[in-house]
Amino acid sequence: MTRTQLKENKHDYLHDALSYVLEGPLIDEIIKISQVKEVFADEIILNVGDSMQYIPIVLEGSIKISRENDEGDELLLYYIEGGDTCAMTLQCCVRHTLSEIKATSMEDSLLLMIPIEMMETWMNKYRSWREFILQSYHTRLTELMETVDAIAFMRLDERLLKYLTDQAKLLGSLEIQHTHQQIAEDLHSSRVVISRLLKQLEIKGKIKIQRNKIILDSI
Amino acid sequence: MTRTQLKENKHDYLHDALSYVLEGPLIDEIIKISQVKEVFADEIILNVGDSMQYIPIVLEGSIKISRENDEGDELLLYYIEGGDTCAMTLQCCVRHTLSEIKATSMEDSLLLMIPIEMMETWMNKYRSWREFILQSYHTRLTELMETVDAIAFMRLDERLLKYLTDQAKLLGSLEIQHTHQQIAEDLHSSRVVISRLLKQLEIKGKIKIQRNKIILDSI
DNA sequence: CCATTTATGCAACTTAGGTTGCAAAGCTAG
DNA sequence: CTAGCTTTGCAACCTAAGTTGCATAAATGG
Repeated sequence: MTRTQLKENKHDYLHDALSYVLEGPLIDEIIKISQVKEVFADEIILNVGDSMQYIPIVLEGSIKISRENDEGDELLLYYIEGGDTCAMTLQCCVRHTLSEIKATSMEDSLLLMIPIEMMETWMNKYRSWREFILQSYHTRLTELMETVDAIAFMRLDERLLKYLTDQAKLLGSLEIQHTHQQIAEDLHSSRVVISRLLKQLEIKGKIKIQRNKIILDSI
Repeated sequence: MTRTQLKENKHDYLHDALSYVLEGPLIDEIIKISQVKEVFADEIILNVGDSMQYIPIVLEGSIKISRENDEGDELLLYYIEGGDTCAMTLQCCVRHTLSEIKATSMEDSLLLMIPIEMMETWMNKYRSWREFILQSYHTRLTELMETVDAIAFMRLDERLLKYLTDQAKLLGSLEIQHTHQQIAEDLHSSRVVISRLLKQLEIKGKIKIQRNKIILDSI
C-alpha cells in the first residue's frame, strides 16, 4: 500500500501495515485515536529536551536517532525503520521525562502518532502490544550495544565504512548523499579527518567520492 | 533482613525484599518456584556465549555487567544493584539467544534465580511484573546511554575519575580495592595509561594511591 | 630469610585522530 | 558572467592515548 492509499483508506492501510504484529481490535483502536504525520527528509522530529505527547511508530521511511551533549557534540545511535517504534520515546512516556535524544528523518517518512496515555492502557489490555513494546526495547538495546561496540572497539576508518554500508542498506542505494561534514557529525569526528579517511578508502578502491555524494560499489 | 534471616525464613525475607515493587500473589509464586543463589566477590556469574536458564534478580550486593569482543577486549557497561534485574538477560529469555554480556559480582551477593519460562507467563498475568520489567529496560537503556556518553564525549582522565566515584558510591567506601590493571580492563585501556592518569589525579590532590588500593577523599 | 610473583613507576617512542589555515574547485543566485 | 557561498583537498602541527622494555617495590610462600 502506498501513501496515497493511506489517505484514501486509513483503515485498510493500517490493518495492512500492522496486522503482522498487532491484533485486530488494537489496530481498530489505533485507527480511531492516532494521527498520521508526514515528515520530509532531514526534518528534525524531536530534539533533546523536548517533551513527548505521542508515541511514534514508523510506517514508511526511516528515522535517525542521535545523542547530543551540552556542547552540541552529536553521535548517531541507531536507526528506526518501518514497523518500529522508538524505545527512548517509550521511556519518556512511561516516566513523563523529557527526551534525551534527537530524532531526524532520513528521507520523506510517514509516522503514526499515538497519544502517550494509551501506552499503559494497552499494555494491560493487549498481549500483542506488550510483545510489540518488549520487542522494541529488545531491538533498541541490541542496537545500542552495537553502537557501544563500534565506538569502544573499532577504529574510525572501520566505523566510517560501517556507517556508509549501513546508510546504503537503509536507504536502498549505493549512493550516499552526504557531505563530509554531515558524516563527521554523525560519527562525532571532524570534517578534515573524515575527508582524510574517505580519501584512503577511495585509494583502496572501496568507494568513489563525488561532491555531496559517496558511491559504494557493493554492500 | 539479613542473609541469615533468609535461610531461616525465605517467605518473609522475599516478601520484605520485593513487596515494594511486586504484588503479593506474585511473590508467593516466586517463593515456590525460584532458587536463591549466593555468589562471592569477583565471581564470574555469566559469560559471553552462555545460555540462560534463569532470570536473575539481585537481592543483595552488586553485579558488574561488561561487554567483551572477540579479541578479549572488555568494557564495563553498567552495574546492577539490589532489587534490579538484568535487561540483557531478559532479552536472552524472550528470544532464547545466548548471552552477549559478561556478569561479574563486585562483592559477595545474593541472587534470586527465576526460571526463564515464567517471564512470559507472568508478563501476561501480573501487572506489577510488567511494570518491573519495563522499569528494568528503562533503567538499562538510560545507563547504557550514559556509557555511550562517557566513551564518546569524555576524555579518559574524566572517565577514570567517574569510574572511581561510581565504584565508591556503589560499594559504599572511599577505598577502591583494585589494581591499575583491573581498572584498565574495565575502562578498556592499558595499565600504563591508567597508572599515568592516576598519578596525575594524585598530584592534583583528588586521590591517594596505595598498592591494590585507590583512596578518594570525597564522593 | 630469601626467592618468586605481583604491582607500580618511568622513559622513549608510535599512532590515531583532532586542529588550523589556506587554496582550489563546484555550485548558485543576481 | 561574476561574486559569493559551499564543499573538498592539502600541509603542518598538536595531543591523548597506546606500546615496549625495564627498574623498583611490595607481598607471598616456602
